[in-house]
Amino acid sequence: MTSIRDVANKAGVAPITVSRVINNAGYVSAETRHRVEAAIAELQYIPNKLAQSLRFKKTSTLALVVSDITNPFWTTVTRGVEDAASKYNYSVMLCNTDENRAKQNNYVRLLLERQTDGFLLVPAYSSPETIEAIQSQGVPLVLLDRRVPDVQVDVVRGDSVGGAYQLIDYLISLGHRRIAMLTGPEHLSSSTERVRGYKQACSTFGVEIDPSLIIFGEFRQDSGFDMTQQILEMSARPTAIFAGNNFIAIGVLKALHEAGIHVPDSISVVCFDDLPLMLVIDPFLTVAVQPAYDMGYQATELLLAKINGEQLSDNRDIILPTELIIRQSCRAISPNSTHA
Amino acid sequence: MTSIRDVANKAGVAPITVSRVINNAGYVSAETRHRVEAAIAELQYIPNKLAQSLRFKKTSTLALVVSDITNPFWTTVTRGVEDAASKYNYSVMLCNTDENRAKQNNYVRLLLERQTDGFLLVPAYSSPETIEAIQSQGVPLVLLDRRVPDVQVDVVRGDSVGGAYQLIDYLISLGHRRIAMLTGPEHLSSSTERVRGYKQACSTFGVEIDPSLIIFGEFRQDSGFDMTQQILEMSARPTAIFAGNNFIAIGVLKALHEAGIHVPDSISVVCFDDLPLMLVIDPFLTVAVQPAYDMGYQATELLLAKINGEQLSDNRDIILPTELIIRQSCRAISPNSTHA
DNA sequence: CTGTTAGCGCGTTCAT
DNA sequence: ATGAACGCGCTAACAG
Repeated sequence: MTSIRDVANKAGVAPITVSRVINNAGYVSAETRHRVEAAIAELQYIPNKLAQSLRFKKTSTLALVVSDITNPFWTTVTRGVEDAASKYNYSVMLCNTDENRAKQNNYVRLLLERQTDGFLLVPAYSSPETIEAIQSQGVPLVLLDRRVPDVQVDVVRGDSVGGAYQLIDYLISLGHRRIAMLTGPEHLSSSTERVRGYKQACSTFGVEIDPSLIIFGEFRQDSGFDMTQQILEMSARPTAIFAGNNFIAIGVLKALHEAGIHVPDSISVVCFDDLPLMLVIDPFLTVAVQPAYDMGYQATELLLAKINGEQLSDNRDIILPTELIIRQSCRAISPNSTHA
Repeated sequence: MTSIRDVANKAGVAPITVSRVINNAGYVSAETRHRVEAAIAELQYIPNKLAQSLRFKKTSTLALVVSDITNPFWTTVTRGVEDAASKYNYSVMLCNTDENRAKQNNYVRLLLERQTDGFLLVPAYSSPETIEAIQSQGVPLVLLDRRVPDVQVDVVRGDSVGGAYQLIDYLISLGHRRIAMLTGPEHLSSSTERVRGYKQACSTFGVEIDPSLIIFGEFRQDSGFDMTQQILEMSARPTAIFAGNNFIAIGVLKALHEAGIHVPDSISVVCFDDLPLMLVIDPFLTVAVQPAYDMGYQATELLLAKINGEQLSDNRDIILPTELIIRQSCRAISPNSTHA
């Protein structure tokens, strides 16, 4: 381990001078700067960030704790976070919880021990535990995508209610009346709010709500697959399916395909979140897209503002609008038709 | 920031005693231990790992630098790494390079500054630069999946030559003679070795090698899609396609589907790496599976052995066998048939 | 069983 | 323009 002292010796200066060169701080004559830089190069010296951080009481590191790193939605959010962070010379530690409570708590503990300057968290469950743990250490925190009840905390999220409403509005306008809603866990706000948007749209347009058409599962492909199979067993089949997120949608499409049910001819499908076209063979889905990149970017800017001492209220709820993109996965039907 | 000193004051002991409690080291009477633990709980004290690491000259952190975190192959490898690491009380920093040289170098620099104890690296390119940077700092390193020429470095990887051979052997046994090979970049050993296995099998069984059937691209879905379109434009179409990895295979299937070419009736497809069935609608692919989890696990155990001072040779090449899994994506053809 | 001293690598403060 | 002393939070080595 070569330290700042080794460089100093080689360059014939004091350690502090090396420090000044490294950090571009204070006065250093051009000549000594050259000598120091030569010594650094020769020794292949790399500053010890542990020591620096200890001294600065600052790691310049943000934590991004997401629920499913394999989902393109989150990788896009991640890019937004990284871009915003690097703009301010912060780096990002990416952690994946798989929606698992224990994993989440482990990571948070670890990140706290490492003096992470701020947290971006996609809460895997809706209790204040983790959030309070972070807040009680005085570490700034911004939640992503999901609200958690009973805590004062900033959130940046997509408009789940509005996006769901848009999609259902669209389906109803095409004549659909029996629309299945297959979504994530009931304990996550992103799930329940999409259901809320679904119900609001139904109410607004006078469509009766059949509770058996609303199924909570997981935001995963296999869950979408299973829920679709449930739906297909119903005596009065829906004419359309609303997938609560992109991965559920993939499962839906697969189950429909296996059952030989054509989209959109035999059933219409819409989905929350976009889904890279490459991931699925056919058809191109009609979706409500959240601004994933912006979500990451804005949340990070808010977090950094808090880190830099701006006194903000700690209970902001920033809701990003969704965009309805109509593609080819839906078909108009006559109000009385059925595919049962 | 509450420090060890605050806890010590509250408990009426010296800081070192708190340290002993935290680390379960040395002798502490049950009674003082209780007092200290009470103080820790009351103050919600979390030890500063930066300071600990500085003192220990050890961070208990491994870096895992992968090329594409969205690929299930790498998430599986990651699980293997995490399991092995946590068994020895190490934590893992996961970084994603997107096969990008600059990103890789940035991460490595960052991780070096943070005194990472060891590196697991999937090299995004085949020059010694990054590797030597790590080695020159005396930090143990194990490469994953790919070899890099002109350096002495340990590698744990799947048997690309053997796996490719198995797949081509199988296709040839079904009567195929014109087999397209769509794979990753020419500068990665995992690509070129799969081509080598392809050629070996062809030679062994007396199948003529048509260079125009071998296409190098990227290990991505869009690349698989594009390469397939190239193939389909050929005057003498192949009867089978060998996808160099799972993501390329998805692109292949999508392109074939769009072109209305049925698998396996009109063309056979095999692929290196498995691919979760949920990701693709149809058909179930015949594949050569690498033991992804084991790859991560074994590489980590090797890395930890090196970290713990076992003098190992630094040029181990651990090759894990692949397994041929025959599913429904191939069809036997008569040797003279063609689909052109 | 517990405490004191010293130092990990670095940068702020204050001299020079 | 450069350096010495000190301390960030923690623990190894040694006392007691």
